Amino acid sequence: MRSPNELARRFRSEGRKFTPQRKLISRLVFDNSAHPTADAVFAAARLQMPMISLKTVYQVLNDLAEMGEVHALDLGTGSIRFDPNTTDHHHALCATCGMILDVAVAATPELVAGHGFVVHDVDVTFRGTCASCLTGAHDL
Amino acid sequence: MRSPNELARRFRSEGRKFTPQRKLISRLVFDNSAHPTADAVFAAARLQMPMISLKTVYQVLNDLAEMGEVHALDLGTGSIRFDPNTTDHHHALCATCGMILDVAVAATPELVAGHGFVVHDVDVTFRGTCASCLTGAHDL
DNA sequence: GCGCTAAATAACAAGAGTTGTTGGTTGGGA
DNA sequence: TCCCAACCAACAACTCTTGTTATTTAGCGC
Repeated sequence: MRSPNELARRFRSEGRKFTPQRKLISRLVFDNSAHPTADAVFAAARLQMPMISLKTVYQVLNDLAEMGEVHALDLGTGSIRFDPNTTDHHHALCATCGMILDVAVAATPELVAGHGFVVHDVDVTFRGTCASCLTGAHDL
Repeated sequence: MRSPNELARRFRSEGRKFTPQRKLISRLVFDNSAHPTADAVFAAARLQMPMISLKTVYQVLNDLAEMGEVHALDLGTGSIRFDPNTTDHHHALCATCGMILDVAVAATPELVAGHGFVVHDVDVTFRGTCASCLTGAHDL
């Protein structure tokens, strides 16, 4: 989902408006593979649209995430990063400089090492729904 | 590392003091396998020590994490959870109720399903040091 | 036991990141 | 073109966590 027209249609098909702010922010995040924070997007957006507010940036990024156009990542760095790569993949986070590397789903620490990255830890989180919530046991 | 004496020695061996607050908080977190937040530990601690401050709870939990006695988990729920299980394992997080399940390192979505847990997503994060930081390329 | 000193504590304030509120503005279907 | 819901900027507020500081205290040497 990339071209301005496609994007405009995508927004409108969900009853959302395609404003200049949305166009700018979308372009900035789609063209940035460094997994920027909301604040980084804000800084970039400001250069071209000085009056834009941080709230608007958050709003648009959350809308894009809701629409499935970007992924919101919380890697424990203190702020959420936004990833235009919505294909299934994992991440390698440098504890020193904060750089984030996209890695294939089948990656192992050994494969990640192929990028010159030394892995100290691997965090795996399964997200879903537990047995109690599935059966409605909480309501009993 | 469980008995009060062992714990006291552990603290003292690092030049830390073993205060009543530290004893209480340690006991509360070691006896709680539900991965409590700092606030949850605070609430429990208050019942037995009404004047204890939230800052102290954070301080002690961070100290315990530094000593390797507990693990600090950030699963993107908005607050850090503390895990007395320091063996190598992963986690399953229920998106509905927030419950956290410990799962074996070799677990796959199929194995997690054995607990009645329906997995929607698997997040994998490799933590370590990138090539640039290893070679000091940033300093060039 | 006793006193000393560094560590820990409680109270308070503040910091970062994110979201709520509001009143005026605007995109875009009719 | 008109109109209304969606949007925007400005501002305040919220949550989680950490910094500051004056006071207290654990635990060492004696």
